[in-house]
Amino acid sequence: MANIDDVAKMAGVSKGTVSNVFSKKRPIGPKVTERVLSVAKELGYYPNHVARSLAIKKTMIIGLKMPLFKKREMSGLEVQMITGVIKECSMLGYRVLLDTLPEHDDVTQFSADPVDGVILLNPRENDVRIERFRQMGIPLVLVGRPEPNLGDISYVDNNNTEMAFQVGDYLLNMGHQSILFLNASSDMTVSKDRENGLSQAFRQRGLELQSDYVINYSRMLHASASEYGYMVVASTYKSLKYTAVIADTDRVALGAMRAARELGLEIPEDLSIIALSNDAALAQETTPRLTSVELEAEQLGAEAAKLVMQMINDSNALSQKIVNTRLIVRESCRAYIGAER
Amino acid sequence: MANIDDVAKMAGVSKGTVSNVFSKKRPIGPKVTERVLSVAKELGYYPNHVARSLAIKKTMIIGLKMPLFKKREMSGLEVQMITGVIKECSMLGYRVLLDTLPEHDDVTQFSADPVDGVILLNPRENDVRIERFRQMGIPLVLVGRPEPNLGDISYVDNNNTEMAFQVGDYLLNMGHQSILFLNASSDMTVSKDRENGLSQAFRQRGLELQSDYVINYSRMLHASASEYGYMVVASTYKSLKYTAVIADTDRVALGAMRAARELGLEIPEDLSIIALSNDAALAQETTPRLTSVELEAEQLGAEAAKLVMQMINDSNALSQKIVNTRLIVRESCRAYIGAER
DNA sequence: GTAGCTCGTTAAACCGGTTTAATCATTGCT
DNA sequence: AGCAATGATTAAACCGGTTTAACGAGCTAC
Repeated sequence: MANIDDVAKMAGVSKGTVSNVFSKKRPIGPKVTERVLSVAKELGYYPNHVARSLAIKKTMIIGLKMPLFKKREMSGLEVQMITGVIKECSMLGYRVLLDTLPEHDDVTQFSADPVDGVILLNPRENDVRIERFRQMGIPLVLVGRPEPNLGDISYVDNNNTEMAFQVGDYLLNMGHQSILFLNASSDMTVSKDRENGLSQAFRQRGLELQSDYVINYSRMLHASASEYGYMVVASTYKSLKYTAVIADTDRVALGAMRAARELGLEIPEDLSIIALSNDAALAQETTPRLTSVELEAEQLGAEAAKLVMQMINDSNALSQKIVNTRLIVRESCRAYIGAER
Repeated sequence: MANIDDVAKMAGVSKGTVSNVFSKKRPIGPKVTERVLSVAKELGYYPNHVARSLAIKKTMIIGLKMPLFKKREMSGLEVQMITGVIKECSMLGYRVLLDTLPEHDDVTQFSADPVDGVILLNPRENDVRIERFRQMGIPLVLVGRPEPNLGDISYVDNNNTEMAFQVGDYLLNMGHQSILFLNASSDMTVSKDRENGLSQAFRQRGLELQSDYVINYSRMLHASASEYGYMVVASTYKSLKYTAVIADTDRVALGAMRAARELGLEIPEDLSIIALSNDAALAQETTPRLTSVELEAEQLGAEAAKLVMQMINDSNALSQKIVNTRLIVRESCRAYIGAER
């Protein structure tokens, strides 16, 4: 492919002039501009993005680091989050580099990514990558609360604790006391926050959230989210006799509902179900329609993108953003009336 | 951040030596290697990816171009496809650059992307981008058949025509003659191929596929895939009186099922439904479980990725790959018995 | 007519790596 | 000891752009 020198030579001008015709940083006379452009077209010249990035020290690319396991699909939450990131970035001319490469322990194999900023999804506890990005001077925003919280890290998160408290409150208010919580995987900070919130709701009423009633999703045990919901409800209902189920996602809720149907339980008459949802379209289509909590995952992604782009322009910008969830009451929960039926 | 010259100077060696310590292209003595590495660590040096890309003329990045509209989410099909691309790329050390930027008409604003190859999702008719990538010498693979098919373009696609034929055959075999086809958007080549295939199945039996029974999804008319299914079935059932529905996706099928329930129809007794599906987990959870066609979208993405990486290494590799679909019979279709009930 | 401006253009340095060709230090062989 | 062969290291050119500082031409001002 033709490069800037070819164009300059053929148009009888210097490299710098060609550069300015394309970048418009300095004005170039109309005759010269026209000549350069026509030569460029003839030669099929397009500026080389990599060379330009090297010179201006900007790539206009945001890195999105997320785990992606061999046997697992992206969850609805992740998809919505990514969608938010992409939409927000593309509005300001940024592109998104998806990176799911496993961490390489061989430092010599590791090179600084060609990105202006990074969004890191679901950081682990004491995540070493955080320090690495700081060292490289690359703006970093986490999606999900860091653990431990060093205080000088930008992140966005849901109000998980409060949300779980409200959900618990909602169900306890309706007279449910025996509630199954199909929680997220235990290595995620969200799962701890949510368990805490629910636990508080119980304590506020002088009750105790019993640990048998809190199950954690495990990639080992459960093939998929819906299988998780199905298997746990199918295998525990007889012994635990709960009257309500809080499901981590709508997929989990779907599995739980199928198990309930097979047990001959009516929803919501015999069993209330609420999903910490992420897919409004799906919740609308079940019978009964699913009461759920809107996590605003797309907004979560959008806020993360906004934040990282802000940090790119103002290198000591730093902030945390909590995206509030919304309880959406549909038809799958009902007051617990007692031991009749 | 420290650069290679800083490291070279402090370690008392030349740039080239530092470069070789990191890239391992030429052997460097153990004492020197050790000294360079420790200096690099002290200085917090990581090789600059952009500079390296410029020098070696490779970025190890695959571009994934897809449309993403303001008000629309990614469909399950797209998500699975992307997942396939990512997994395949990351196995060979490539990263994926998601690009949803609108096409810029101002040529001076357009620059060659920092990618070694491109996967282009859902090309339009006579897509100008195809010629542009050829001009820039960037390997290109389409997902979805190009229109017109110039013959020298690599692409992957489902066997859409054949698949629709088989689905039609399956339903006609069971005695259905009046079949509603909730097809994809009319500007997609898949929708034409599928309509053709279904039409052939009818003709093979001396029947004609009537155009009233083929509906196309429209972003204007329908808020979401499930709304599409719901609205069309709710508004046409009384007049069209079909006994089977072919839904473009499982979401569409979900909406159609809800409409059927509200019309008092039993599935599959009164109405058979089959989804040209993309979400196996979802189809399992409905009652009745949804008979559907597995599109292998993840494999579609993986094949596209394989192909483009092959073209990067062998610039005149070129091929087309058809990924076969699989009809998965579950519970939502039943033979049409006649006008009883 | 010359000093002072602005405007357009250019040559050269720079961004941070890789690679080639040459140099230097060892070792092996006769 | 003499010479070839081998291996490690380096200086310099290169990848394809941007940017700085300098410069020449064309104006106005006095």
